[in-house]
Parts: sequence; structure tokens; C-alpha cells
Amino acid sequence: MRSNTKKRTARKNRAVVLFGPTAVGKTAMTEALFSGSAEIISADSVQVYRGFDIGSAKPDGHLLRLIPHHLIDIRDPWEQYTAGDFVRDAEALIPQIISRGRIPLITGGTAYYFRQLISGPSEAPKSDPEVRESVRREIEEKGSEWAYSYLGEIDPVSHGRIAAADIYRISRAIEVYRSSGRPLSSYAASSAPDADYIIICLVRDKAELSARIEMRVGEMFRLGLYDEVRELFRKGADASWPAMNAIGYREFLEAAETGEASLLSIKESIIRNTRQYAKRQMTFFRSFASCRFFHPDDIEGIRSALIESGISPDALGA
RNA sequence: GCCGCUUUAGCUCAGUUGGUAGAGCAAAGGACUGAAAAUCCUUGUGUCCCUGGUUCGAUUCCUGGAGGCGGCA
Repeated sequence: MRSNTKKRTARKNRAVVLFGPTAVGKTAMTEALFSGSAEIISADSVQVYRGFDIGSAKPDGHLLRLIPHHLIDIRDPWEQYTAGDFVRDAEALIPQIISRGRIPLITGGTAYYFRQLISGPSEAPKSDPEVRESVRREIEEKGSEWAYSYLGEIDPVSHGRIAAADIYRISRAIEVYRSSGRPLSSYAASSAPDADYIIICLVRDKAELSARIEMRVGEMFRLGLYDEVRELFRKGADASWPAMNAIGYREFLEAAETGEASLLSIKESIIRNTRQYAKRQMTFFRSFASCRFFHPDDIEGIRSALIESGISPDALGA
């Protein structure tokens, strides 16, 4: 149970948040700086799912031996895992990791998870897949214009905040009203964060990142992404599986629906979508206050910044 | 070689009955209240292939040329 009582800053646990867009080089940097001294809490909405390995670029056995990882492979693909679940899980893990004498290192690419964690999670109720599905059907039947004007009746504040075409948020706002009887905007957008977070953001020159993305996607195909996806389809994967909407998977789903795309065009589309995603990740993170930016090769710069903040990777571990 | 179609934004193409032009995609920037690798918002000056002619005015009509596609030889 979350406590909203203000704890004194000095008594809060401290954790390191390490964010970087896809393919920026988080893994190499992490291995170099944190081997033996940290445990990683993965902030990645796709890596939580079993079976989504290559396309989500899960850490390999080598890295897992050097640094323990949490929140990877903790759900079956048809189950739901949300930002709220992540905050709850991460907040439970931080004191455990500290008690083992290690640094809690929260790292991944799901910027929204970081925001919910750092600024304190929204108090709005958890998403209910059943209500969501019934809202989806209703909108499909009555149209999105109806949905938007209905939102205006039940929650004028959200109506004002959400764009008329943003069907994702409109559905969510209606869903909250249906399941809780209260408008979404009546809930607090954030609450008190549970720990102190030292925020490091990795950045790279745009052309450099773009080239790395292309290489990484090529590597995924070489490692057997196509076989991985076929295995998922064999197990019944469809659009209702949350991670099937992820880049590297949904392109195959779309190709299966149209029946026209070649493997090459799927690959090109994955590369393009990944670049666009990296751009969105950066936009999200630029909006964070108190975030320090480093090039992934600047290990010493990151080390000094951590020491300055009272955390020393050297003082711990082997 | 002849005939037809075609050449407009990075790409695919609309369009202007003659008054210098606009969609989708891409790109750039931004948002983000428990699905977020999701979802959405904003941003369009480009020798309208070149040349000459007609015209107050040509990307638009006409002549000639060049590239592309198709057909006939």
C-alpha cells in the first residue's frame, strides 16, 4: 500500500535511473560501469513478456551473469502488464537490492514507466481489459465522433485535454468512467515518489544512432527474429497480445493481414518505425527535469556524476 | 524508327477551364493521468524536365528537345 506521507529526503532510498533511446549503447555502458556493483530493474514494456526475446533485444546470458536483472520474462504474452505494475514492482525491489549492498539501477527504454516512477504514479484506477474491450466495441459501433462528444459529457476536463482523434486516450477516459464511476480528470496525475532518483540519460548524434538502429535490426534478423515470430504465431499470437503491438512484431502481424509484404520490406519498415520510436523517446526524456545527458562512451563522466550524487560503483562489488 | 502515355515536394501522385500549387508517406518539432515499442498534435517555396512561341501573364495551350513507361515494327 502506497503511503502518501512525506518522508524526509534524507531517509529515502536512492536509485540510479539510466535511460537511453533504442540502440544508443546502454548495454555496453552498463556492463563497463556496473558489473558486480548493481542489480538492474528493467523498465521495458516488451521484455516483461516471455517469448519476445530477439525483437525486444533482451540481455544475453553473458550480461545476466555479470549483473542480475529483474522484471524480465515475468508475464505470459497474453497477460497485461502496466506502468502501474511496473512502479509497484520497482518500488518493492529497490529496498531489497539496497539491502544486498548493491545499487538499484533502473534501465530500459519505456519512458512512460520512468515518468510514472520518478514523478510518482497516477492515482487513476488500473486498466480493466474487459471494460476496455466493451468500450472498444461501443466506439466501433457508434463512431469516434460519438466517443469524443460523450467524453465531453462525462468528463469535460479530459475532453479539453485530449485531441478529438486520439482514440487511445478517449477510450481510456471512458473506460475509467465506466469502471469507477468517476471522471479520469478527478484523479491526481501524480503522487509522491517513493525514492530519490539520480537520472542519467544517454544520447548520441542522430546520424550515428540511425546507423546503429539499422545495424541492430539487421542483427535481429540474423539471430532469427523471423523464427521467433513464427513460433509466437504458432502459439496463437494476435493483436490482442500486448507485445504484438511492439515494433519488430507488429510489422509481421500487418504483413500477415495484407499478405503482401516481403521480408525485406518488413525489415525496412521495422528500421523506420524504430527510428521514429527513438525520436519519441528522446522527446519524452527532454521533458524530464533534473536529467543529465552523457555519451555512452563517456564512462568516466558518468562515474563522476554518480560519485557527486553520493553513489560510487567502484566502492561496491568485485 | 513510328505511335500512345508520362515528367509537379526526399518518395508515390493529385491539380490549376492560363493568374506561380496540394494530399498521403518520409522528415523535423511537440504532447503524454495504470494498454505507452501505444496514441495523438503542429510544420509544405517546390527552377511544376528543358527550350522557343502565343499571351498583360505559361507549371497549365502550341513548337522543338531530353528522360521514363507501354505498344507496333
